[in-house]
Amino acid sequence: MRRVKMSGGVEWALHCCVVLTSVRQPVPAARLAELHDISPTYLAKQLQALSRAGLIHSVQGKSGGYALTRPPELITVLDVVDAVDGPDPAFVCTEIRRRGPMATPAEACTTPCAISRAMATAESARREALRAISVADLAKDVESDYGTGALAGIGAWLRTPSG
Amino acid sequence: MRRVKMSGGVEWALHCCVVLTSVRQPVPAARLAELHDISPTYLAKQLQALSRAGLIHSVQGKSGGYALTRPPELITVLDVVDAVDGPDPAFVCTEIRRRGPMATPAEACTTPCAISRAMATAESARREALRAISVADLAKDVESDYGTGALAGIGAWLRTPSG
DNA sequence: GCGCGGGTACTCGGATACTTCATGTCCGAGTCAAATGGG
DNA sequence: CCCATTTGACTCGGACATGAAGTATCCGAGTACCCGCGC
Repeated sequence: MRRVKMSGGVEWALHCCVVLTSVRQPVPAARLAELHDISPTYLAKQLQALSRAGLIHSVQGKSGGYALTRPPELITVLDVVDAVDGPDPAFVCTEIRRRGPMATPAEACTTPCAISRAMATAESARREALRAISVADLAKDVESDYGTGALAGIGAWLRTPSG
Repeated sequence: MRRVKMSGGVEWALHCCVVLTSVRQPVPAARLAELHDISPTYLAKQLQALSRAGLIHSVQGKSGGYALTRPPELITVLDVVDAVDGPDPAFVCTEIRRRGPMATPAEACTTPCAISRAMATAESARREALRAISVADLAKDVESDYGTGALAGIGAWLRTPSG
């Protein structure tokens, strides 16, 4: 009834957003898939989700592909997660308090039940943590981890025709 | 590959824990299911999970059932969620950075990748929020919402034989 | 009246089908770039 | 030499199979209660 696992596509989408930081020109989905050695068609699905959410924009034609629509500082991890997994919260209240022989009357159900509020609080904390991190932050961390220029190298590889 | 939805059984399990606050004697799973008007057999599955986790203990025989093993102040919402949905985090890193033509060398992968860290931070925030709320807090909120004695009424109903 | 034994009915527990959703794949519509031919 | 046209190939986009996991269910093992019997 409610979601329990997080889509694996989120990881792919985030990695793609980070590497797209290093290029301005569009990159085909197939090339991104080759870079990560993952299923091209399935990655395409995730990129389409990002496109629908307005995080990346697609250009068709011979030298088309995907590119970020905004500077990476303005794209939060939460944006990506919501785009891929959907914005609906993992926990949805079934209002079982209004069922059964001891059901609480409808007039008393003006506010969400305590359990729903607890889960909402936790979900909110998670979302806030995700919102606090931008794709630019991730890129910065990557450079910090693997040395300055690591992303530039990836970008250069992305620009070269797939051969 | 990773979890995306949260098990619906979590809501049931939490409601059961809250109502079990109002009784000391064991309550059969079937009675709890009747109270909430939910599938008895499936609820039994969730209660078994709680039992395995040590949150509730089962007593068999004619007037058996389930009861809390500790005072509700010592049972956190996180305990229940972990028991039902499993303790594994929603996001698990696939280490795709170590794959493909631009794979980062294994020696550079001493720490989790930036994306994995970001998700871990968010997951940690969520877990912390869930850990901060105890079943006793939920019970208190319920009394505050529906009036003092609401839980006592449920407890009385639970004690009466199912007829 | 008291203690004991057997029967009974109720409980949980794990093993078993079914449905939904995430995963993975495919082919068609649209578009841009380049090549080509003419002016 | 420059430009319009045609061709071509490459791109995305949504619709279609597959598999795993959550959902829901059933039947068997175990145990406490209750009744009856004997002392």
